[in-house]
Amino acid sequence: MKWSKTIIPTLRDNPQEAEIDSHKLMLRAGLIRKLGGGLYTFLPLGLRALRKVENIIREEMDRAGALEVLMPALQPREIWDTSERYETMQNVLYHVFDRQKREMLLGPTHEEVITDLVAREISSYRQMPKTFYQIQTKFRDEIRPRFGLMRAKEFIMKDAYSFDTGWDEADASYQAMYDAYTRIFQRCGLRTKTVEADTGAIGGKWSHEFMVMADSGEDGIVECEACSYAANLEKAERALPVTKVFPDNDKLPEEISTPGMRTIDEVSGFLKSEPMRLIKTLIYLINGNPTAILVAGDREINEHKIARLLETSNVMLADDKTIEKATGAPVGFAGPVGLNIPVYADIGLRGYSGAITGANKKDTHLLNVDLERDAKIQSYMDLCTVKEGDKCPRCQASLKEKRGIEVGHVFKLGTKYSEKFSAIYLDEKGEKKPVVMGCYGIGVTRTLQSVIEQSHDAKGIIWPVSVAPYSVVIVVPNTGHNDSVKAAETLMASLEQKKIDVLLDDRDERPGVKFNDADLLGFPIRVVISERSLAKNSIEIKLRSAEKAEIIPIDLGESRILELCKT
RNA sequence: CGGGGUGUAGCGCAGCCUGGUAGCGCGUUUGGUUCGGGACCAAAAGGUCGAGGGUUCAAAUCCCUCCGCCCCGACCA
Repeated sequence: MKWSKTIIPTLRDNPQEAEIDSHKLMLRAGLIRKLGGGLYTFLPLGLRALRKVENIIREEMDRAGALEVLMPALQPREIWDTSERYETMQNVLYHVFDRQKREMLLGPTHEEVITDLVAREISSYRQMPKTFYQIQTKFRDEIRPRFGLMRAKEFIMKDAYSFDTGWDEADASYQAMYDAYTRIFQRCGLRTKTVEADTGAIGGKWSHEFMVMADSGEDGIVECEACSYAANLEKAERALPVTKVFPDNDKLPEEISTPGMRTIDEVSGFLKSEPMRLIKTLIYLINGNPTAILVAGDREINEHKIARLLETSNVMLADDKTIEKATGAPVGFAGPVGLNIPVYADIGLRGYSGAITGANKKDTHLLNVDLERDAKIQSYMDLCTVKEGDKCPRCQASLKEKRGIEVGHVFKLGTKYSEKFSAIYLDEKGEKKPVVMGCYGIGVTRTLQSVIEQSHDAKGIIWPVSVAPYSVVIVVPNTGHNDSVKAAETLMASLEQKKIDVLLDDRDERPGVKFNDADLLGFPIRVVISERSLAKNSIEIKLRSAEKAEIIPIDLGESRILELCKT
C-alpha cells in the first residue's frame, strides 16, 4: 500500500479531549476519530490493527475448540425478563422500540440469547461439551465513557459461552478458555496478570480477570509479594487482623460531647485518638431496608462485598432523612449501640473493645465501646476494601496495590441461566439435568488500546508485529530521486507477494516529517531507501524498538525483513 | 446524578476582566526553491465565536436558559 492512496491523518498536537497516552496516540496516529462521547470511527489504519487482534482471538478460540456464531445485537425484551436482568442491568441497557411499539434492547452481552439457543438445540449429554463464541459490537449506556476505546458506549467484544454436563466438565471448559486467553494476550504482546474477581451482575460462582498492568487502569488490584495471590479490589480478601483491644476496654460506654465532629478525621483529631479506634457506622439501604454497616475508622466499606454476601444487587447509601430516622441523630453521629436496624460488622471489628462510636445523638460520641457487650451485631463478615500493607489471605505476606485495565474476564456461571431458560438435557440414565455454563469475554477494542498504553514512548506507538497495521514502512526520503522510488516500489511489491503488510511512504514530504510520522505510527520495521544508501548498494533497516539502524546489502534486504517479521 | 473545567477556522490556542474592525501557530490550496529528523519565499481559501433568549446604539466579550465535550465522584459485565 502506498501512503498516498490511503488516509492517515496524523496530528502534531495532542487533542485536548484525550487524557491518557494511548488515547492521545490513537487520535494523533489517525487510528480513530470521535463521533460523540464513547463513539468512535475506526479509520483504515486503526481497523487494520483491530482486525489483527480479532484474528488472533479467532485463531485461539478455534484452536481451543470453540465454535464461532453470530447473534443479533437487537434483542427482544422478553428474554431479559426471563433472566431477570431487565431490572439488574437497567442502567446500561439501550431501549429501542419497533413500529409496533414493541420494546427491544441493544445487546450489552449475550447470555440470554445463547442460553435460549442452547435450550432449543441441545437436549442430550451426547451434544456436550460445546463452547460458542462471537466477535460482535456491544452496546452499553455507560454512565461515564472514558479514555477513548477504554470505556465506550459501543465497543467490540469477543464473548464465549460454554455448556457442559456437570461442574467438573465445566471446569475443563473454563480452563481451556483461561489458557486460550493467556495465549491471546501473549500474542498481542501484552503483559497481563490474572486476578480473582467479583462476578457482579452477571452472577456465577467464580471468576478471573485478565489485567493489563497500567497506571492509567480503572481497576485497583492487589497482589501478594510472596505467593501468587492477586485479586481485584472489589473482591480481594485479607488475612484476619489481630483483634484490637484499646485502653480502658473494661470501662462502660460513656458519652462525650463532640460538637460538629462528623467525619472520622474530625472526631479522631478532636479526641486525639487514632482513626483505627473509631468504628465507622454507615447506614445503607439494602433492598430498601435501612441497615448499618460497621468498619474500622481507617478502612473503606466495599459495597461489592455487601452485595455479594447479602445476595442482592440493591445496595446504596441511605439519604440523610433515612439516616436521621434510623439513628435518631443527624448524619455523622451514628453508632451501633442501641440501634434497632440490622447491623453487620466487618470481621476486623470482632472483639473490638475500648472503641469509639457515634452515640446516635447530636454532637455526641461514645467512648469505651465493647462491640460484643454493647451492641447487637447480626453477623461479622468481610465488608471492607483491602489496602496496601494488608496481609495475604493465603500466606500472610504483605499485599501490594496496583492499577490494571480489564481486558478479559472468565466466569464459572453454573446453572443460573440454564435453569431460567430451561436449558435441560438428558444424561446417560435418562435423567433431566440443567446444563452447566461458563462465560468468557474479551474487550477487543479495549485490548487494542491497551497494547498502545503498554507499548509506546515519547515519539509514539511501538507496535508488536502481531497487531501492527503494517509490519513494514518503507521510507523514501526524497521522492524526487527516481532510483530510490523504483527500488522502494520493487521491494514493496515483492514483500506484498509474500503476504507482508507494507506501507510505502511516497509522500512528497521532507525526510523529517516522514521519520517522525513513522515513529508516531509505530510500525515495527522501518526501511529507508535513499540515494545515499543506494550508492552503497544497500538499504537501511531499523526496528522501532531499537536505537540504531542496520545497513544491509540490497539483495539481502528482503530476507532480513522476512526474518524480522517472524519475531 | 453531584462537583469542577471547557466550547473562537481542520488541529492547538489568544482575545472576554474593561462591549466597538475576529486574531496567532500548525495544517490546507497555488507557484517557486529545498530534500536524512516536523524547511523557506510569495500568494490564497477557510469562522452562524456551541445554541437560544436578554441587556445595549453596539455582544465572542455582560446576564439568563439549554446543549456538547473533558476530568473527579457516585455507578458499572
